[in-house]
Amino acid sequence: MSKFYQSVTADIVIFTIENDELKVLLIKRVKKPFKNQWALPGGFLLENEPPEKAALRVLRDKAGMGNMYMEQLYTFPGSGRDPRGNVITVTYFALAPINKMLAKPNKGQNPTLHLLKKLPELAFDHEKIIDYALKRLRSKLEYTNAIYSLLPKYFTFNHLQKTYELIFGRKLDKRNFRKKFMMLGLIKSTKKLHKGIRQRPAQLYQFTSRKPTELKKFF
Amino acid sequence: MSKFYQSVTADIVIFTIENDELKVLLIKRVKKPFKNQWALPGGFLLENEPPEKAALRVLRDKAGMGNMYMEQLYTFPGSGRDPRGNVITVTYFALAPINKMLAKPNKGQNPTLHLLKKLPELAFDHEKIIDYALKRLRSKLEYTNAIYSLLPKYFTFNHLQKTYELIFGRKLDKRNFRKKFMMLGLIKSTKKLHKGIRQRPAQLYQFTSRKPTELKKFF
DNA sequence: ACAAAAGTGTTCGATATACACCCATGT
DNA sequence: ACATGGGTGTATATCGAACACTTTTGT
Repeated sequence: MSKFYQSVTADIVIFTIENDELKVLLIKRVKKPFKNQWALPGGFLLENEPPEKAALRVLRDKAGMGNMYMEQLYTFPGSGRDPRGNVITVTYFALAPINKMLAKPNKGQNPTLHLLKKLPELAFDHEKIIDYALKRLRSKLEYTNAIYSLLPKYFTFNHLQKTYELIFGRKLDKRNFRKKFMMLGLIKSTKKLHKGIRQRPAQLYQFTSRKPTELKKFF
Repeated sequence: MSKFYQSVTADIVIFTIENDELKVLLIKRVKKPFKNQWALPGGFLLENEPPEKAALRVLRDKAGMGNMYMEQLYTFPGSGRDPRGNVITVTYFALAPINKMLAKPNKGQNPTLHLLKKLPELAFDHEKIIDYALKRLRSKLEYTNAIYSLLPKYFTFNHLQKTYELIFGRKLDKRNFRKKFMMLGLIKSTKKLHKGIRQRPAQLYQFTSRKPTELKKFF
């Protein structure tokens, strides 16, 4: 059998939470096709570059971000979806707390956070990819500790709960949430308090580990 | 940014159950690299061929099989894993009941079922891919009706239970299994009986639907 | 004093698990 | 008659869901 060559891109869905809203990072395309439309940050693989390396490069160069949680999502076929011809897209999804986002944004591409609920019209089939990523995000939170990657080092229980509520789109019971989460042993209390607000100060917590771990059960 | 081109393969992990054992289909490589070693069926993508089409083509041409349950697994990088250079591998996993396997096997490649527990030394990183596939298979059985794709049209409750036991590697309680499974409403009793054996004949069941469906819960 | 979020237990229903005997058939 | 898997119910433990009031701070 003869070999044929494909052009391959890596596209990344980067989620974060800002102002109690789940957001996605989009860039504005400066080239054809879909010039001036919003799209996921992405780019072609370089020679001999593994897809994951390419994704990390895009994260750095196009979105101006350093290390964060990232995993592969799915590989989409090119036929029919990209006017440039036969392009295969390996997609990734990444999570970061807002304070790690956009450290050194690439101004030319205008990377901007968009409300997940109110996305603009997107290039290629990027809307479908974002849907897929959200599904994966939810499922990951059910059986891993991935939530740590959306939170800063210190956080309150309320902050943690709000994060789940935003992603799953439903309210949770405060007492049950605490009970269940404490039993998992993922977080530990610090002696610090969240001061400087006009209510009773809350305990600050931190994760016992910030490495990806699978859990038996969850939500 | 300039475009570079990659060569891309599709490799498939095909599981089936034969003689109460979970097995994987392997072919014997006829070309370098890894000539004469066992490997997953796979091949390069043709020009403009989407990865999934290529996987289906491999299923047909290399393994001699028609339609069956198949889904994408993961896309592995090429660097360092394939002596042929920079190859990206999109992997799939497929399931079929033994009676659908090897209808028209490609004799040259010698496609053969191997005990999952006792695999020979494999080409490339195919052992890692099989491990990954087994993990996915187990997880799929926990929240989808995928099990239908490993069973023939008519089957006994015992056959169904054995199938789960084999894949998860542990015994299940007969009564609890029945109770739970019947509540799911995935199967319906037929009037037929499993005759021609020397014990009391068992009821034959069939799936109410043979389309992939997600369930709320499972095992 | 009051506004605002923090923190804390118990009850109830649903689900999962453990467990043993009789039945129908072929030989 | 007997060997073999087929078929059935109950009791207990565990887990998840519902639910309201007191506490601590800043203003």
